[in-house]
Amino acid sequence: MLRRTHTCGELRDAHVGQTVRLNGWVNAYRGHGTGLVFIDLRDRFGVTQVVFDGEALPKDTLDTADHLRNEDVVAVEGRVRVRAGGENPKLATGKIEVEVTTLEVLNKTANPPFLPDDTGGGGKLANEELRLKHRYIDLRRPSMQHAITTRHKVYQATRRYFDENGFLEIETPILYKSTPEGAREFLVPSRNIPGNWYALPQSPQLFKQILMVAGCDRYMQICRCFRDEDPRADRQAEFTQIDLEMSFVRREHVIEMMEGFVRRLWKEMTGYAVPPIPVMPYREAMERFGIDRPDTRYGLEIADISEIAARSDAGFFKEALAKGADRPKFNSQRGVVKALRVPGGAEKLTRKMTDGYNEFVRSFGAGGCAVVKVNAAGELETGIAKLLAPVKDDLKAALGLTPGDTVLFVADTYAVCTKAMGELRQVVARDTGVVPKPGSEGGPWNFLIVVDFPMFEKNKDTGKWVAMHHPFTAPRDDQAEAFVAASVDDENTIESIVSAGYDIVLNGQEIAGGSVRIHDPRVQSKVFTLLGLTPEQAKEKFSFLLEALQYGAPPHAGIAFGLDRLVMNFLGTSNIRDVIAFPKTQIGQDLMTGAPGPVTDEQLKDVHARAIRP
RNA sequence: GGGGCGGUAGCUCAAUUGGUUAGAGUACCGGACUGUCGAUCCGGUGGUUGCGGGUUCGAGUCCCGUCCGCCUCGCCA
Repeated sequence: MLRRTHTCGELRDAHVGQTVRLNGWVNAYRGHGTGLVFIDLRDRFGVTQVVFDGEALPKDTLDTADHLRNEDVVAVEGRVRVRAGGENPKLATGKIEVEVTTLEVLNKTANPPFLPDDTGGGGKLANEELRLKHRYIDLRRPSMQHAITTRHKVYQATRRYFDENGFLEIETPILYKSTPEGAREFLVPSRNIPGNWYALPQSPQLFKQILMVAGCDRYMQICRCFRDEDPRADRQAEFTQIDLEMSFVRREHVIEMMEGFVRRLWKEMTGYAVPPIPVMPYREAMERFGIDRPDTRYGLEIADISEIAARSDAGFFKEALAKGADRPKFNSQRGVVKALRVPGGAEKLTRKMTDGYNEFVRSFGAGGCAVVKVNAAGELETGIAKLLAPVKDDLKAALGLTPGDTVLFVADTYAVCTKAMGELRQVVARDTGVVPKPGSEGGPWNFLIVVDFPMFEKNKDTGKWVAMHHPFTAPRDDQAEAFVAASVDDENTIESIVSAGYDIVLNGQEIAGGSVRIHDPRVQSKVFTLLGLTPEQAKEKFSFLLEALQYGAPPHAGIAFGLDRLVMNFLGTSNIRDVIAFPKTQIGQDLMTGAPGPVTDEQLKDVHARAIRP
C-alpha cells in the first residue's frame, strides 16, 4: 500500500515540487476521458485535487482513474504543483494539485445509498433514518467529522481542567444494582445468581459518594448513564455525563470550581470569556420566569397580579384566588393570577395565536388564557377588558403597559399557573421573535446558576412527597435544624425547606445539576421518613451507602454536566443525535446494528429468564 | 400511553376534484470529451407508491389497521 506522507488537508504552495502520497476517499470525479481526469480526494482533514494526465501516464492507469467513483478508497503518489487551471478558493488546498504518477485502488465501493456530502451531493441531506442505518457513511460528512472532533476536544479540555484541580478519574460499574426510584432502568439478568438482575446506572450517584467516604477527595468521570424513558430532541436513553464529586466543601466551593470549568471550557472551545455567573434562587426564577431554568436572553417577565385581580369583575380570577387561600404565599396549592405583558403584542399576536395560547395553557391544567390589548389611547380593549375596568389603572401601573401591548392572563393554583405561564412565555418569545440566535451562531451565552430548590415536592398522582433532586441531597446549611425539627405532617413547612442543590443553566437549558450531600444521619433518616421509607426499606435499597456513611464520611458535594448538551451548544445543533457517533431512535433502536434484537431460548435459559412474546 | 408531521426509482422530490403507460433532477451503467472544480454533452437501466385490509368501474390519492422515522405532552429522583 502506498502509505500517505501527508493528509488531504495539508498541502499548500510551500509543498510545490515535492513528491507526496495521499490516501483517502474519492469525493468527486471530473473526467475528460481519453486524456485528463480530476479526482477530489477526501479524508477527515480535508480535500485535495489530484490530476491524471493522459500524456504522462500509462493507458491502464488513466483507464482505472477514469472509472473511479465517489467513495472509492485510493492511494496516489505524485508531485505537488501549482494548479494549471487556476486556484479553487473553496478549498484550503485550492492553490495546488497533485499530478499523479502512481494510482492504487485500495477498495472499490458498492454504489453508496447516499453521499457523505453536507449538501447531500448537491441537494438536501438524505433522510435521517437512512443516514442512521448507514452511519459509517454519514459520519464521513465534514460536519459530522467536525462534531466528533468537537466532542473529543470537550473530553480533553475536561480531563485537563479537572486533573489540574486535583480530581482523580475513576471508573464505576456499569452492571449495578436496581434502585427503583426515579427513571425506569435497563435490566440485565444474572447467570450465576438465578432470578437476580443488574440494572444499568441512571448515574453513578451512590458510587461517587462512596468514593468520597473512601478518601479519594475529588472524583471525576466522563460516564455513560442510562434512563429507559422516552427521548426528546435533546435527550437519549443512553447519554454521557461529566460526573464530579468533592470532599470537604460546601455549596459555594463546588459552584466556584464549576464556574471555573465553564469559563475554561468556553475559552478553549469558543474563545468566549464567560463573565461571573449570576446566581438566582429557585423562587425568584419561578416568580419571574415560571421555570427553574429560565432563558434570560430576553425579558418577557411574568407578573403576579393576584391582589389587583381580586378587585376586578372577573369571576374566574376570584374563583382561582379562592383556592388554598388559607395557605402561605408561594404554596403550590394557593390560587394566584399571573400576567404576561407582551410588548407590541397587539400587532405581533394574531387572534389565531392567542386562541392557540388558550389551548396551550389548558394542556398544563390551567382553565385558559385571557387576553387584553392596549390601544393607541392607552386603554384596555378586547377580551376581558370590561371585567378589568375597575382595576385598569392599577394594572397599567403594575405592568408598565404602553400602547400596542398585549397582556396574557392565567389564573389557577400557584403550581399550575406558574408552569403554564413559564411555558407560555417561551412560546410567546418565539412567536414574537425576541429569542436571540444561539451563542454558537453569534448570539449571547447567558449562564445562570439556580439555587435554593425545594427539598421535596408532592407527586400529583400519589400525593406522596418525592425528593426534587435525589434522597441524598442536603438541606441548605441554615435549614437543617428546622428540617429535622419539622413535623412530618406539617406540609407548609416541609414544602418551604430548601436544599443545598444547584443547577447551571445556559440560555434556558439545564447543562448541569448537583447538590451538597447529606452526611448527618439525623437528616438522612428524616428524608427517608418523609419519602415513606421505613428504616428497613431504606437499608434494603441503599444499605451500602448508609453503612459507608457511618464510617467516617467527609462532608461532600458534587455535580454532573450533560456532556451531549455541552457539545450541542458548541455546534449550534438542537439534535442530540448530531453529537453521538452511534445514536438511537425514538424507540431506542440502533438502525445500523439492529439492536435491540431477539435472543435464543438457550441464551434466556442460561440467565434464567423467559420471554413474554406479544 | 396521548397529539402532530412524514414514508412514491439507490437518493431528493413531483404527480389537479380518485382517472391513460407514476414523472423530473441526481446517482448508477454505456458512449463522447485535455483544465475541471456541483465538469459538460448524448443514450440507457431503474418502481409491489412502507406493509395489510377495505370502499370504488378505477386508489400513490379516500377509509381502517399496522410498522418505521421525526417533533411533542406524559415521563426523565
